[in-house]
Amino acid sequence: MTPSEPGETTERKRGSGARLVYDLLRDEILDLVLAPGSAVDEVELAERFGMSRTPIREALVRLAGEGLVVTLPNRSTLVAPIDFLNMHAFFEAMVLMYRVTTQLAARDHRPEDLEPIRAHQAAFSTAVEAQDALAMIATNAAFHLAIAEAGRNAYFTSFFKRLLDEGRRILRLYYQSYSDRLPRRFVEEHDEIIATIAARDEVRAEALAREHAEQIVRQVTKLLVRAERLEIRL
Amino acid sequence: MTPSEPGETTERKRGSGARLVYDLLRDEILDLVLAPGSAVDEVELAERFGMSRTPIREALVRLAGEGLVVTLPNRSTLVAPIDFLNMHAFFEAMVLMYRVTTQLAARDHRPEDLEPIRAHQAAFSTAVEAQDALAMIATNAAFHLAIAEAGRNAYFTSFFKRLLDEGRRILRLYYQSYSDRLPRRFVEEHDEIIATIAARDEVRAEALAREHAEQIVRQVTKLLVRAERLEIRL
DNA sequence: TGCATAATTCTTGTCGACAAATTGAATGCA
DNA sequence: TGCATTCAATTTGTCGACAAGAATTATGCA
Repeated sequence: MTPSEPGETTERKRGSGARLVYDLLRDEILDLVLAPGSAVDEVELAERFGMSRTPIREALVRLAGEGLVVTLPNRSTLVAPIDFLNMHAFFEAMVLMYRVTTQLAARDHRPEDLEPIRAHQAAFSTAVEAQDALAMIATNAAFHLAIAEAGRNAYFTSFFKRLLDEGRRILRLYYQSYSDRLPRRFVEEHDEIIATIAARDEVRAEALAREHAEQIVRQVTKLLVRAERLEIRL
Repeated sequence: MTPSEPGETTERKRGSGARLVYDLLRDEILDLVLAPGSAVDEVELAERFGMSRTPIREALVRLAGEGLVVTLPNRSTLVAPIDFLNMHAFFEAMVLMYRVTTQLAARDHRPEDLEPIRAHQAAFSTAVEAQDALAMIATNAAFHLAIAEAGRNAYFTSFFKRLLDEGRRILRLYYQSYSDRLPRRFVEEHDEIIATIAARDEVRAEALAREHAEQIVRQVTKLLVRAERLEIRL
């Protein structure tokens, strides 16, 4: 049993404090355990983790750098609100990065890169079979990130990772109210994408990725609109 | 006269400490005042700015988040080395963002967005006339960033900004050894780009941006290769 | 002299404390 | 009662100090 929070006097290694807090807070924010817009209390976190405020603050600064929290000077720091107004911009960036990373993977991957990609696809497939929405989100992101890494462009990969994170939050938002399941079609599309990457067919890989991404965006948009209508009705 | 460094007991506002250090350090890194790979001494900085190590550390954490410094746990923090091996990936990302941001600007800009773009282009033009290489780098970046902002996609804009920053460092590297001047052709190309954006000609805007970017990349690559040869010769 | 080990010096990560800024409550006045 | 001002209570930003780890120097042994 690894206690996620040290009960009393769990010794931790020097230098691991901020990292620990950062990882957990990041997950809690992306998993919507912490509500967007809610305040983050440094002292409370310090007590909760049994450490001083210093490493907590470091974690918060890093999170602020990634836009996951916003810091109001001399005031509180908040969990970054989800920006529904710029959703369109987000989707546009997302689709582009799907396309670019997949295309580059087809062009620049090495044979051994395919292995982790296939592993993540297998995990995604089982998540779909199990209708485990949260696992789907995670494994889907891991799958596409593995493709991005096969493309061997660190700039694209890190940008894409950031977008996938933000997307994770949006998708959670949706899966909290609905228990829909991503269609199995995505599994097939993933398989096709893998095949074209392996065949080094850049053009087709890009086209597939684009369709795939746009498919997802359409799906999510539809659900968001539905959710909006629901909110109004209440 | 605004003293860049407080001589003795300059009172600064509460909460401005980290920001101050961050801004200056960032500039010094990007302007190559601080050599890539060199160590950053917290205590020295603390003395230099007349503050404690705490705000210094916050600035360093933020810089690390942007990849401008690398932190070796329990050891020193270094100014991030310039990665010549991944230069190709950098250029590829750069060209893509030139294309994307320009295209989106053509599609989504508002008339008032053109004003700042034209202003930066004027500044770039005078920098070229004056053969002021450093000013060229700065105004050129500002020009393209203004275009990105007209495209109204915060994700692309922030990513592009980061790339332009990194590019600033690479270009400085080059302009230190050579006193070449960017050709006037860039000024003309900028004008053309502005015209196509104003005309909302997405396709042509994208094509122009691509050519422009590839032109610059070719130029820089050529110079880097030359520099490399020189280094070997020495 | 060469190498492994021990001691020392430096740097970093963490802590507790304090003071400035802000928030919210309490008070005074119209 | 409504509004402005004052006061108390949080909360944040900064500081100085201390201890753990790493780098460096000194020491011991073959």
